[in-house]
Amino acid sequence: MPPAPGDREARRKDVSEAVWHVLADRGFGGLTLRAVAAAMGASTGMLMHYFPTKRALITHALDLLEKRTAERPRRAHPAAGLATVRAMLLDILPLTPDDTARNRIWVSSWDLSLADDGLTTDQADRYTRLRSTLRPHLEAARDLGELPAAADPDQLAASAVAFTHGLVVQALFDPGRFPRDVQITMLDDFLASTALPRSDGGSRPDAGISVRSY
Amino acid sequence: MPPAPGDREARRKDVSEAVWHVLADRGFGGLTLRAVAAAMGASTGMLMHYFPTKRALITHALDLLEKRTAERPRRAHPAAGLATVRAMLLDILPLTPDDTARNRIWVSSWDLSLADDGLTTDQADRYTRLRSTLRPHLEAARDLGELPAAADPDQLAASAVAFTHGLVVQALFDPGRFPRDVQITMLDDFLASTALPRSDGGSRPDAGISVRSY
DNA sequence: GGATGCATAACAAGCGTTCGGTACGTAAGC
DNA sequence: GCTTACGTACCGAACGCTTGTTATGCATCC
Repeated sequence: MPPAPGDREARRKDVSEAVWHVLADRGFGGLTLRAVAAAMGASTGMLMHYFPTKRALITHALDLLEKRTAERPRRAHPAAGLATVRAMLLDILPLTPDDTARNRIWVSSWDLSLADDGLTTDQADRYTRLRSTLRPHLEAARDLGELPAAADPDQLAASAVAFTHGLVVQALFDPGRFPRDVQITMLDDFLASTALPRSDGGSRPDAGISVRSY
Repeated sequence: MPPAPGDREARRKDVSEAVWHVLADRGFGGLTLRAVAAAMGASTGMLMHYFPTKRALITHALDLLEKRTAERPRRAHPAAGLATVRAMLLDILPLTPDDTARNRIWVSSWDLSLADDGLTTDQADRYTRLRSTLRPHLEAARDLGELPAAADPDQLAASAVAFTHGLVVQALFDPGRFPRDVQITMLDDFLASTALPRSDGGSRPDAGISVRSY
């Protein structure tokens, strides 16, 4: 076999693929060196060649999770304000198989993260970053008059993330109860309820409809 | 040592206590027979005497989690409608150390639950039950005029659960960012935004204040 | 004395990790 | 232009440890 000292990164990518596969159907609790090695038809010795310890592999798995989350295909931001917020939250929901796998792995990682102080703060930082990404668009929405002038963008970001991730968890456990349209409708209703009533006539009962036009 | 053939149930309770302790600071990933035995100063043989297999112990742990959730001290329901919904959701949030431990264990169980089909449907059923508990009070709120007449209580229950559990997760990872008052304020704002504007004068910006009087 | 309650110790399986050995590619020596 | 030397990539087996589980034995009670 060729040592080919250039494709070291390519090999690590193969490992990533195997790790992802194992994670997707056994979770972090089922992430074992032998399982990963078997998933790529290799030996555990080869694994250790690229990741000297299991902890390194776990760290890599979490990095991979973050990277794949950051690099996933995303909706274009249609317009400033709430419409962008809506697009960003839709990008989080498990609407496709890929999104479902990613979310499933994400939730699965919480057991580990809660048990390790370092991983706990890592996860907390990720949440902080996610809220920070959302905040400017909430500020824009407020400045556009889509939200009450007194609205606190930071707290609103936390609320939006809470709602979305809570919906993710329920949808993961009961996909039949939360198909694509239900998730989208719920998100739209949530956004409509935090938005100001629109000036063009619609009062609260049809706010859920009007928000979809953002 | 006394065989004392009456306190078999008492002994199982001791085991429960040890299981709880292990779960609380190592999660389901750290739930091992020896860890539980050590936590109660006993042997693994004694454990097997009460729980013939590890799966039995895991099942017991999940039952225990559900039981302690059902039997936790709860707020009185102050008045019909949204006020009761608020009380029920406040009872979920990690506002006390006990609540935090329970929620932490709950989240930790998701890794296992997602990896096992049987446990997945168990968890889905639990969510269905939780929403069902919430629904009648949302219906009452709607009938009282606190919610739009067109509101769907079932979907609202799902939204409320989503928001609350999403907030739980963020609070578990970052207790400093989500102390007691912040959690309560966020919940109140959420409820206020789904509620109809109150007829006694308050418009949207202070809805967050008015809801607290429910 | 037989049944119950439990500790002790051993078990096989699986874990993360280590290690010797092999195949390959590159670079240097003459 | 062979040969030698060396570093990289990887396998396969083994290590020591922990896991869940089982077997043995000794108390204690009825």
